[in-house]
Parts: sequence; structure tokens; C-alpha cells
Amino acid sequence: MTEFVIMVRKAMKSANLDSFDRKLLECVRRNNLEPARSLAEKVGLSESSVLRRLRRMRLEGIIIGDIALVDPALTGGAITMHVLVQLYNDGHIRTDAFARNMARREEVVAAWNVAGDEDFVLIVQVPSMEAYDAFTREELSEQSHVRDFKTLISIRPVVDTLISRRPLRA
Amino acid sequence: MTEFVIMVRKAMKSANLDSFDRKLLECVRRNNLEPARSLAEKVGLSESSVLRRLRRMRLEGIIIGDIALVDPALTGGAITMHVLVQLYNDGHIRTDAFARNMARREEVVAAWNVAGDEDFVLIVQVPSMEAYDAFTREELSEQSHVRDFKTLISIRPVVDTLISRRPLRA
DNA sequence: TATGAAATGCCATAACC
DNA sequence: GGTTATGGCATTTCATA
Repeated sequence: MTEFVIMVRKAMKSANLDSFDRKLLECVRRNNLEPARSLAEKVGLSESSVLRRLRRMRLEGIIIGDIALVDPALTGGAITMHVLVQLYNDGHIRTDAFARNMARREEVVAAWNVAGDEDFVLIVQVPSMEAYDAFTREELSEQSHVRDFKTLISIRPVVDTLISRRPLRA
Repeated sequence: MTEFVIMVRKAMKSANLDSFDRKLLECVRRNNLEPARSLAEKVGLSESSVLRRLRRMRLEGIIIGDIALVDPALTGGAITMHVLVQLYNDGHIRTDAFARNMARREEVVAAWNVAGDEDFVLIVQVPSMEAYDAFTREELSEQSHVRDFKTLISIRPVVDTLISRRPLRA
């Protein structure tokens, strides 16, 4: 118990990752079901050390989560859109409000506040064009603080850290 | 062995997911390290069935991968860029070649081939502006088939499905 | 063909050096 | 960080419907 507290304390301070940690992250980032034994010989460490390091990094929040990636086509988000949004810009109030709105929408898979001509980049996943149309009307067209937006329809994902680096299975 | 072939054959045909499958996906999508015993009582099935179904869905490609989510700020990718790329467009050859190049680069976290004025949307994570500069030189500026590209510097991520859906740990 | 139960074997865990 | 003993979990096999 005390040990745990110390571990977390140490965690908060900073994240010093040595080359072993980085190698491990590179591996589990692609496949987190790979046995420690296999990881051990890849990075040149013992099984115990591998497991200790992974557990530590999970406690420290360096590893944020462990998830299964589900084929997007089967989860209701068949169409992927990229949306570049420009707001009527003055102060952070509208920016924050817009960000909050986006966070509320199920369709918005990811969003960034960006610098430059555009203010936001959205990644939106919808089951149909009708759904996308509804989304843009409610959140963009009918919003007075949205100056303009541009939609890029995704033809296909060509890289996805998450997908292309997936483990090869037998 | 024969059983395996039958499994895959069946897999290719289509993906009929019953309510048990969907419940399981909803769980492992948030946390794929949860023991089958725990999943079993959640969805109302035996441990064996849970494991069988998960294995089947992994073979069928319904579950695309199993990965650890790593805090982007700690993986050397402190800066996130969005890059809109236009190629000199003719045929699919250059598009495919470009896609392959992007897939090779560690910095490219995600990339899509899109329709419209732009050809590609990239999400690039780099530790520094120097690293980004090097990336753009090698892959964009010095590439004759790249007509133009536009960089959007991410100020902050405001939505991230993957992160917000992370499992809660004790 | 899919399920649940039991035996086997692998893997993570924890307490050592 | 490495080694060993323990416990847990997945895998396999089998019986059943």
C-alpha cells in the first residue's frame, strides 16, 4: 500500500522513459496481448522486468488504456469525414463553447483546436450522408458563430497507427 | 485444422453479430484486458463462450486489433500537425505510392485518402518543429509528385474518442 | 452447430536474491 | 533487474442439446 503511493507520487513528477520503456511502448502500442515472454526477448529484458515496467506505466498513466479496435464499418460509423471549421474569431469564449459542443456529439470521433486559417479540425463518423447532413445543419450551418466549414470525404484510411500497425495473426 | 478453415470461410461471408457479440464488443472496446470470467457475467454467458466469441471475432477481422493507448505527449510526439496534401493527380499509382510512403513514416499517426480539393489528410506527431521540418522536406517539399500541402498546427485536442472511452482503473 | 463443464498448460503475480 | 513458486486465466477437450 505504501509502495503503491510512492509509485504514484513518483509517477506524477515526470515521465522518464528509458530506451526499454520506449521499446515496450512501441510493441504494446501495436499489440497489447503479446505475452511478456515474447516482449522480453524482443527488448532484451527478463519477463519480470517487462511486466513490472508495463504495470508501472499503466499506473503512471503513460499507458492510458488497453482496448480492442473494432471495425468501424460494423459500429455504425461507416462514413468518415474531415471537417475544417472557421469561427468568427474573437476571444476564447466561442472557441471553448464550440469545443464543448463537439465533445457532446457522438458523431465527433476526434477534434482539435488548430492555429492558422482554420480554427478546428474535426473527424466525424456517421452511418449515412443524411446523418452527416443533420450534423452539419445542427452544429455548423445553423450556428451563427461558425463562419465557414469545409468537408473532406474520406475515401479510405491509408494509415492508422491503430490499424496498419496491428499485429499479424496466424 | 479443418475447424479453423471452416471458421475463416464463414468469416468471409458476412458479419452476423448477435446481441451477445455486440455486448462483448462494447466491453472490450473500452478494456480488452478484462478477464473472460468478468465479461461472462456481464453479458450472461459462460466463460468458454465468451472466449470463443472473442477469438472468432478476432479471426474474422471484426476486432481489428488489440492495442495499448499511449499518452501522446510522452511518446515523443508532443506536437500534433494536420497536413492537407495535394498531389499532381493522375491515376492511382502516385496515390498508392504516397500512401505507402506515409505508412512507413513513424511520425504519421493517421492518414486518409480524401475526395475534394485535397488528396490526403495526415495527422503527424513529432517531438519538435525541427522534426516536423525534416518530415515535410523529406516527404513533401522534395517530392515532385506533391503539388502543395498545408499545415494546421494543433493547439490542443478537444475530443478524442479513444481517450475519453478509456477504462477506469482502480 | 453452439453451449457449458472440467482438465491441461500457459502466463502474470509476488516474494525472494 | 533477475529468479522462482504460486495463483489465475485461457485453451482444449468433451459431453450435451
